[in-house]
Amino acid sequence: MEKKVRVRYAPSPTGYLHIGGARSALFNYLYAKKYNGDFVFRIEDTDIERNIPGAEESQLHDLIWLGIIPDESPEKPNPKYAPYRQMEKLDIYKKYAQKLVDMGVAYECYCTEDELAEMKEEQLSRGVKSFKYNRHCLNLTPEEKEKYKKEGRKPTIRLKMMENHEFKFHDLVRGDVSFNSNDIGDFVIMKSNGIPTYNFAVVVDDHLMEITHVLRGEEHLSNTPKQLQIYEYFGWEPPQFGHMTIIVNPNGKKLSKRDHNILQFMSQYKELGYLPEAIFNFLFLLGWTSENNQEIFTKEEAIKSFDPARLSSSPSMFDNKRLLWTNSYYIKHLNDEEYFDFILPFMKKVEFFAKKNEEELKKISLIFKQEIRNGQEIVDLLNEIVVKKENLGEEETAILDKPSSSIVIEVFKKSLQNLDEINEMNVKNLFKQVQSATGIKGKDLYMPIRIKLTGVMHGIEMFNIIDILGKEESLSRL
RNA sequence: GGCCUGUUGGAGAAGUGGCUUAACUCACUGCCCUCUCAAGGCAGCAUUCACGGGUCCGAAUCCCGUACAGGCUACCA
Repeated sequence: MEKKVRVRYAPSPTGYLHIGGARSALFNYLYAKKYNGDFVFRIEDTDIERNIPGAEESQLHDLIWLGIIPDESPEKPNPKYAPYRQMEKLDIYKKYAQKLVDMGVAYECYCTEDELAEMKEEQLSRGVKSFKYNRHCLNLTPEEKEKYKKEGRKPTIRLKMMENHEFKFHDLVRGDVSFNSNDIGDFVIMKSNGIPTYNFAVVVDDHLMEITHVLRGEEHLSNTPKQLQIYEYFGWEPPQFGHMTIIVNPNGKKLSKRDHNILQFMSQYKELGYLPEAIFNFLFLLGWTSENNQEIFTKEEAIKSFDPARLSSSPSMFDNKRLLWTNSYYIKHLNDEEYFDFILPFMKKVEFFAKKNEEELKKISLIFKQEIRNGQEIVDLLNEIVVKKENLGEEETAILDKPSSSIVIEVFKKSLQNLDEINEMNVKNLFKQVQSATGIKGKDLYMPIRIKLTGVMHGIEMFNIIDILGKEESLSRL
């Protein structure tokens, strides 16, 4: 029987869910679901210095919000594979590290940070081609170890790399890749504080959790041979790897958490009124294309068509305009009920609408359904109408100064006063009346009124403006 | 420095030796619609695939070199 597909997303809780993380979770999820497998959410919290509170919850919940729902996680453990946080299974790593030491393929290293730095510098000055750990501690006698311990040194455990060994693997994204073990130094698998390093912990976890496929960022490509060495020593079957490209910012640089040009975190997009389905779709097409040029995918369609071999191997730039377009597409295709539920919290941000009843709000919200690209935009558009603009621009002032404008405004105001019901038909007729009464039409007719009402020369249909403001407020502005 | 990846219009990209005078989508530009903005409709937007060589009747596609970008080279993940 085929092994059940199991994939994972394993963030370190050092920050909230960001675009890159969400994307790699997304592709893993798609792969799992395509092959009826499990998607596991696991926490790699071995960098105890950098962990921040709340990061794990945010990572998990933002993922769920996106529709990337883990089958297993710290909140939903499968007893067979738990625990899902690395810091909760330190004894397990210790046991496996000891096993490697007993096998003679790992050894205690008592070198200090300073000594290591010195060694590196020394190698560099000699002009060595590729520097790596000089194996100073490889064959320490028990006496020497004792001496170091007395000095208060705490050892790390390093893995001994094989001599001149080719690590070959077939990358799901890049095809055949190979590395030579001679280029890689003996690396630390257990830190002196008894916590495993990333490269060691992933291997143990992936094996114990029976992970079959690993889709991860390209930054891990060079880590793969190290991990393969561990698999080889244990005699474990490694998962299939696929290395996806990173996402770069508009300057072509890797997205860094400190980059403020672009929003990094899912929660920020959520707050600005992006739909999870839109982000899902956008992320899906960032570095992946379908065979048939399809641009809009439901989750089910994405699952069905996903193929890691079609993942791009060159970096993708994050294009905010494209996200905006995708989001606007999804907003337009919401049904009116869904749309209203989505947009209501944003409308409520505008004070003017706080007291209005739902029926009214719903009607108004619909005016903007074709207009907005995210939730925040309706706030801006509504404010533009509702908040009276005090200082007019030059162009606007010039229009109001035209002789015809005062006539239009005068006549329009009178007719509006006499209007008993504001509806689309009535307002249209109103303009017709003003037109025949004054002989003024087109721009000269509409613009003065528009400017009087909102202070700007653009915006939604005039009837809607008057409707939103109400007769009283409209009259007072004219 | 070493090792490993990558490089097709402003962006995502299709393309796997002849059907490519390089698809599709976003952006951009113009036109139509229209009081205006948006939406929508239509049209335009790479004689060329980082550069230089080579193989071939034929190359964006294969080979070599160069340049540039990124990753790893941590007791970070």
